Amino acid sequence: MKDILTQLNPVFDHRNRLGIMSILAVNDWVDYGTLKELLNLTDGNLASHMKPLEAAEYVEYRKQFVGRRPQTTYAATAAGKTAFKAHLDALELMLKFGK
Amino acid sequence: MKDILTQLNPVFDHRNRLGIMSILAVNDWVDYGTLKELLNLTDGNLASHMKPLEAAEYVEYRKQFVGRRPQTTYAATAAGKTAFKAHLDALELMLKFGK
DNA sequence: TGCATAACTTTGCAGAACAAAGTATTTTGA
DNA sequence: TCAAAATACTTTGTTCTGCAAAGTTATGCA
Repeated sequence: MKDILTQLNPVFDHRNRLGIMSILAVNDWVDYGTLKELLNLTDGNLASHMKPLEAAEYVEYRKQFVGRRPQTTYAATAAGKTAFKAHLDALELMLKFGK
Repeated sequence: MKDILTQLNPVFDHRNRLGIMSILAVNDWVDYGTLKELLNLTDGNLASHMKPLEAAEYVEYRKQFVGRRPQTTYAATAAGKTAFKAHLDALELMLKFGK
């Protein structure tokens, strides 16, 4: 059990970050507003959750203009997808502990 | 997605509490020392995680003597098992979001 | 001219998690 | 017999998080 716990990735160890990664695991280039809406987060709150994910290079962003308004979109990197999968595997292992 | 998020139970929303419930979901009457050891927690830390679980009546305890030493053992209540399962179902739903 | 929108950053606070130390009782070992 | 250990906590104090709310910059629209 101890060794499973160490395999849980602290960066993903939060409901909102799990949510972000769940979305980005299957949808490339999701925009800021959509993420905010889906997860019911305030502007600042979403930014503060994206920061550690970006810092770990688990997500990347693209800034573009739609019409003439700026738009930021996010996608999970390959490393992000791998790390997320590893986290979920550890989670699953832990939840099945003892069975 | 929003409605899934609200189904996540805040009481379980922590790696150590997930660990505790994973153990108690399949093992009745696990003693304090074993939980502490398995989860790599300090005395005080385990106590502080058990408290909200007890308060929610998700776990119950039994105090007895083994030899002549006191021993506290814990088990998940029926309500605890149900709530935990609901939490895991919501988690799974969230992680599969978009697929 | 002024309000709106997008995407943040900054600020400040309240609550959580943690380690470490303290407590009570009993037991074991030198 | 006297000190140290074990069980199961509680208390204390600090650090870390997460959050809302407000501020910021750069357009866009009416």
